[in-house]
Amino acid sequence: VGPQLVMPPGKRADGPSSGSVAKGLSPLYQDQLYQDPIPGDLSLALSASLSRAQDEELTSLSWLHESTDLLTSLGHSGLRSVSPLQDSQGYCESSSPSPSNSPKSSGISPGHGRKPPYSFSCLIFMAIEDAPAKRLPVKDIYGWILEHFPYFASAPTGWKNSVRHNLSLNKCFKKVDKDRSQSIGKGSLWSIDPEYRHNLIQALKKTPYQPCSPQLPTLSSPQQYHSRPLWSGSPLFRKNGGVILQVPQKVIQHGTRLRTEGLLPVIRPLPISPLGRTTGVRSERGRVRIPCSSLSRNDPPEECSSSSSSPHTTQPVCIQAQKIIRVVTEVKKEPRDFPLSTTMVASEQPIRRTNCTKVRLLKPGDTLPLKKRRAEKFPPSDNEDEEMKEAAGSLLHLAGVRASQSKTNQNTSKVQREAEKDSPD
DNA sequence: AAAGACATAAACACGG
DNA sequence: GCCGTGTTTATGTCTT
Repeated sequence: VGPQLVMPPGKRADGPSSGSVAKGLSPLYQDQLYQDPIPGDLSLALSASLSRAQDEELTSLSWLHESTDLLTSLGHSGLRSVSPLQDSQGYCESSSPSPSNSPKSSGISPGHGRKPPYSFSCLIFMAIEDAPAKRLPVKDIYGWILEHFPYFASAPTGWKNSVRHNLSLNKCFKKVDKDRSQSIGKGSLWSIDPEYRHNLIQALKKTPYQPCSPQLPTLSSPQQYHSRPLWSGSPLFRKNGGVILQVPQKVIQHGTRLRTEGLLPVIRPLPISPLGRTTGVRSERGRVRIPCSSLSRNDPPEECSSSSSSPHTTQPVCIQAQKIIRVVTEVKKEPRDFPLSTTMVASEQPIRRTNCTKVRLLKPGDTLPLKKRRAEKFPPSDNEDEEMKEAAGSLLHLAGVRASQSKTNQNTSKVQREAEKDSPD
C-alpha cells in the first residue's frame, strides 16, 4: 500500500514521461488566448506584478498570490461571472447538485452546500503553517479549519476523520515527538515534512483561486482595489491589511500601450501546460472542476455569463487570467513543474491504493508500520536541492518569515527522525 | 479505459 | 468505559 502523496496536477505517480506535462497549450487555450484578447489593464497589471516580483525578488508563491489578487481586482466583471458557483467568502457551491447514488456520499455534503476549494492536505498545510511553531496537535488543526472555514462547523464530523486520515496517510505530514513537559493532552504534534513541503506548495498554488467578492470595485476606481487573498490567514493578507496591490492608472495606460505594441509576452502561448487538474472550482464532493472553460464547451452559456454587463465576453477573461498566471508563473520560476527528487519519490510508487486494495501485494517489510516502510522505501537524499530551498523560502515568505531568519531542521531527514524515535537511548 | 488523486466511511488499537 | 487520536482498509467519484 503506497502512501498518499500530494501530487501536482498533470503528474502521474508512474513518472513524468506518462504525464501530461510539457505538451503545450491545448488547442482550446490557444484559441482563447488568440481570439479573446485580454483587456489591456488586465494584462498590464499582470505584467506589472511580474516586474515587481522580479525587482523585489519575490518568491514564486507570493508573486502568484499577489498576481491572482490583482487579476481579481482588475478583472472584476469577468471574475464575477464565476459567482454562481461561489459565495462572497470564496467558498464553492456544488456545481452538480444531483446527489450521489453512493451510500457513502453522506459525508461532507451537508445542506449548507458550500465547501472550501482546498483539499484536506492543503487545509492541514495551511493550518500548520499558520501556527507560530509550525506544528499543531490535531485538535488545533480542527480548530484552525473551523475558524477559517465555517463550512465545517455545520458539516458532519466525518471531516475530522478525513483530517486524521490525511495526517496519517499523507507523507507530507509527520508527527513531532511531543515534549513531555507539554501538556497538550492526547495525541502528537503534527508538522510539515520539509521533504514534501514543495508538494504542498504545488498543490496550494494550483488550487483554484476563488475571488468573487460581490462588492468588487470597478475599474474606474483603482484605488479601491481590494480582494480576498488566497486564504484569509495568510500573513501576506494580514501584512497588507487585505489590500494586496495597487497599480496606478498611469502604469495601466502604459501597459496597455505596451500590450498593443506586442511588447508584453503574457498573451503569447507557451510550450507548457498551464493548467492542472485543480483548475476551477470544487464540485459537491470536493472535486475540482474547471468552471467556465468546460462550461463554455459543454454547458449552457448562462451558467457562466451571470449578470455581467461587460461588453467583453467576461467569462473567458477570468479563465484567461488563471491560465496566464500559471503560464507566467511556471515560466518564471519553474522550468520543471516538479522537482526531480520529488518526482522520483512519486514515480517509485508502483503500487497505489487503487490497485492494491483488493489484492494486496505483501512484500517482505510490509509487516512493519506504514511509516517505517515508507522510510525504508523512500530514503531521503542527503543534500537538499535548490528547489527544496526555493520551496522552503516560498513558504517562509508566505508565513511572513525571512528565510535567513529561520533555520528549519531540514537537515534532519525523516529516516533519522524515525531512527531516533525508535531508539530512545 | 486505465490510472491516479482525493474524499469518505468504518474498524480497530491505544492511551488518557 | 468513554473519548480522542492514530492507523489501516475499503470504496466511490472525478480527472487526466
